[in-house]
Amino acid sequence: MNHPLDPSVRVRFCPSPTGNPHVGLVRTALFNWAFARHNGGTFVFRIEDTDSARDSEESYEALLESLAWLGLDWDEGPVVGGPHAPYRQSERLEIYRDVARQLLDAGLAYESFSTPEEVEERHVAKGANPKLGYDNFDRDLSHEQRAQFRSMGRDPVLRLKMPAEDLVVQDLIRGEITFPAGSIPDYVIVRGNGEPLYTLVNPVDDALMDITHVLRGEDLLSSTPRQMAMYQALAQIGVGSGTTPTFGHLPYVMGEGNKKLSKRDPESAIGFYRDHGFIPEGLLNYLSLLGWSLSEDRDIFSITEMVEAFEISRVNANPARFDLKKAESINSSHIRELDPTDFAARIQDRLILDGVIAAEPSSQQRDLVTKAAPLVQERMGLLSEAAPMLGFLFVTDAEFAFDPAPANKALGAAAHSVLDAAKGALEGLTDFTTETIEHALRSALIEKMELKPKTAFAPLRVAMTGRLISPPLFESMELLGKEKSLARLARARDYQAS
RNA sequence: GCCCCCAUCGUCUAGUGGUCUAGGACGCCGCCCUUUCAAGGCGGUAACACGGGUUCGAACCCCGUUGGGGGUACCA
Repeated sequence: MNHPLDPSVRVRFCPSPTGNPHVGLVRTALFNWAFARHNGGTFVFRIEDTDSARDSEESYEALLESLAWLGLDWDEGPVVGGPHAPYRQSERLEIYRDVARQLLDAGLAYESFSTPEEVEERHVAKGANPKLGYDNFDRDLSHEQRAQFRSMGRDPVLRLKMPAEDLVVQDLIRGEITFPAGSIPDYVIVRGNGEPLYTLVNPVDDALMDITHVLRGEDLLSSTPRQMAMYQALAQIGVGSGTTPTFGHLPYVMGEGNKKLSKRDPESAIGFYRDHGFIPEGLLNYLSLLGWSLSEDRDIFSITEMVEAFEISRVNANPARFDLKKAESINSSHIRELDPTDFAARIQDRLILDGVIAAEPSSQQRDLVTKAAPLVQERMGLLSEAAPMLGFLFVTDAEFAFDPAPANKALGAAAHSVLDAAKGALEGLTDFTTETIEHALRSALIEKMELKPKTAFAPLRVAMTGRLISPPLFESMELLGKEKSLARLARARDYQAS
């Protein structure tokens, strides 16, 4: 690290556990994490599960799993704990109740009994647009009026009094943003049933956890003035350090077309990319490119390089579209850069996952994976391509089958002479290696029969692998071994087009 | 309605008043290499939304328009 550090930096990632973790969310986590690591600060992970109706334990688990898979480690939060524990808001309800009480006692918040219908009626009565929003009506309710509402069995919500001045946000990414006084009505911080809302809980925890920088999605930009008002109120009652964090609003991650990547789209879920065959290195690299760039002419880099160079002020303000093609391309670059041993291990796990080899591979299978891995490392964009690419090595002769399309194309009657000549050339080989195989085949097919390489080798490729696309031919034959190679040659000779 | 954000190739972006006849990457299209597919090499395609200012000079600054997005919830 050769840039100035700021260990006082404390950022947080605070998702609500609803649904599957999606790419936008993970990108937000990544930028927070990178910002913390770049500055040598602290990355806090907090779970905002105050909406009991929508939150789920599965979603919470998925969140932990996703971050772990990507290697985004947190310094404080669930599992690891920390000085501000607990980090799940469902376990902090007492704190919020207490703060709400103080806000009310200090006159910074008030009880509000108006129903949405009543608010609308008042707007209509004044000849105003009924959709104008809350009108701060209950601010000035007298003791008697409140008592009367209560006697009617109505439970009030708690609203924060918005200040009369303009609220100015100094956004790290967008610059100065001014929200005119009076444009935001007093908003609800505690439900009628006593449950605290995000609008209370989020700033309270940020204050209590000494968060210095709030980096979050653009969708929360318009709630920022409300939060700033809350910070001012919290400062007045002595909750937290009294300073308002600095905000930075990250651009959206959009899906295809012009729509925001919806939680319902399968390709919005981070798990989709893992299943699809992305490696964390590749996905992380691609995600970091959504709103940020390392330099003018490089877009393949490691997470370490990203952390070193990450400047929040260089984050773009405009929304980015997720482009699967480019993501895959970047992923292939990272696959190619993997250490061969590491790559072989990942391929093995993937082959197990895809049912190509047993969960406890035999030493023979392991050996084959190790030898085959280098043949495919630079021709794979996704780990999931391992099964179709290498499957031919692991099937028994009985299981082996030709793909009809390439087989019909390459194993017809015209191929018989090639297959026969190959058989003749290989049968006598005592030393069955890539070199001897290539030599024997070239001299028999290319030189003696004067075939074009393409014509000569396509049938053999299909014979060995069942496909037209495969690892290099001679290497594949060596891995298969003489016996199996000859057996497959014979099978190919007998192939009847279907 | 009101408030706020955004605007460079199809996509991600570089660009912070002259070095821009706008750079890189993905994609796409050629060609080369080649035992297939990749990888690699070479070349090509393609953008400053529009209109006004400011300035000797604007992709960059200001205003407006248009277009997109968000908020205006007892969701987050």
